[in-house]
Amino acid sequence: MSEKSRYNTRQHAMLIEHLKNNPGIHFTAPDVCDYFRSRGESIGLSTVYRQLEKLVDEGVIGKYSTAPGSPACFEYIGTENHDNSGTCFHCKCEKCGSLIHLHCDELNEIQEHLMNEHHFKLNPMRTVFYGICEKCR
Amino acid sequence: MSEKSRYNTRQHAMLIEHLKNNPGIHFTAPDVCDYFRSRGESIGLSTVYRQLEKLVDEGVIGKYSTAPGSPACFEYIGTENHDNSGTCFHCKCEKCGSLIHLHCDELNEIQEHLMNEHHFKLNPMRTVFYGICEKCR
DNA sequence: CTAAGTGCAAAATGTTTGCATACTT
DNA sequence: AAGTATGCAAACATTTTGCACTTAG
Repeated sequence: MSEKSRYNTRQHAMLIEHLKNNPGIHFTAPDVCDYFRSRGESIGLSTVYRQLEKLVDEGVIGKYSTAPGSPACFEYIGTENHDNSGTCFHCKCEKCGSLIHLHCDELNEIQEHLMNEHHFKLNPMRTVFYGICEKCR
Repeated sequence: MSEKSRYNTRQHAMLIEHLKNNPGIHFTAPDVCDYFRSRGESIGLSTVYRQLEKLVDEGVIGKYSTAPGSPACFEYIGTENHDNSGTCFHCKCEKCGSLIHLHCDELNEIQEHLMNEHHFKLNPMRTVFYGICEKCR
C-alpha cells in the first residue's frame, strides 16, 4: 500500500522496541508518550499517534477500540504470525474494563465461517469481544 | 440496576419511537439529534446522549463502538429477544466503513465457546467484528 | 538538498457535566 | 412540592492537523 520510504528516527526505534519488548501488553498513545517522557526522552504525542498509525498499517501492531470516548489500545503483533493458526483475540470486560487475551485455535472457525458464509474477511487484530469476565460475574 | 423512575417526556417518546420504527438501522447520537431538529422538534444533543445511555442500560437498544474517534452507533434491539437463538452480530468494514448486520445462529457457538471454555459472558449487542466486506475485496 | 519526521499549539471530533429552567408525577 | 428531564454552554478527552524546525537519506 504505502509507497513512502521510512526514515529510521530515534522515536520510531524507541516505540517499536518498547512494544516489541512487551508483547501482550496493551498501550494507549498517551501511555506510551508519558512512559518515554518520564524517562527523559524527547517525544510528542502527535509523533506517537503518527508512528503507531503507520505500524498498524504495516501490520506490526494491532489497534483495538475498547469503548467510545476512551483511548484506543495498541499492542505488538509482529509480522511473523500473519498466517499462524493460533490467532489472538481480545475480550473486553464491560465491568472492570480489563482487556483479556484469548489465544484460541477454535476461534479460528469464526474466521472461516465469516469468510465462507458471509464473505467477510475478519481482522482479528482489530476486533474486541465485549462482555463480562470471570471475576466480575 | 437503576432504581430511578422515569418520566415520560416528549423527547424520550420521540427517540424510542424513531429507533423502534427503524430496526436494523444504526444511528449515531448526532444523527438522531439532527434528524429531529431538521423536523422542527426541540431536542438537545445532551438529551439524546442521556436518553440513549438509559435505553442501553435498559437493554432496549444496543451500542456499538465502531472505531476510536468516531461516534458510537445505537440501534433498536427490543426487550423481547433477550434469549432468542438467532443473535444479531455486526461487522464493520475497515475500508468503506459500513456496519453490516449478521443474523446467524452459528455464531452463537462463539458465545457458548467463550462461556464454557473461557468463562467470558459475551455481549453480542456490543461487539463488532472488524474486517473487509464483500464489496471492498 | 530533499523528503520525511518532530513537537508544539491549535483545531477538530465525540462525549459528559453544571446549571437554571421546565415538565411529570 | 419533589423529583426528573431538558437544553444550552462549557468542560473534557481523544485524535488530527498546520507549521516552523530538525534530521535522515
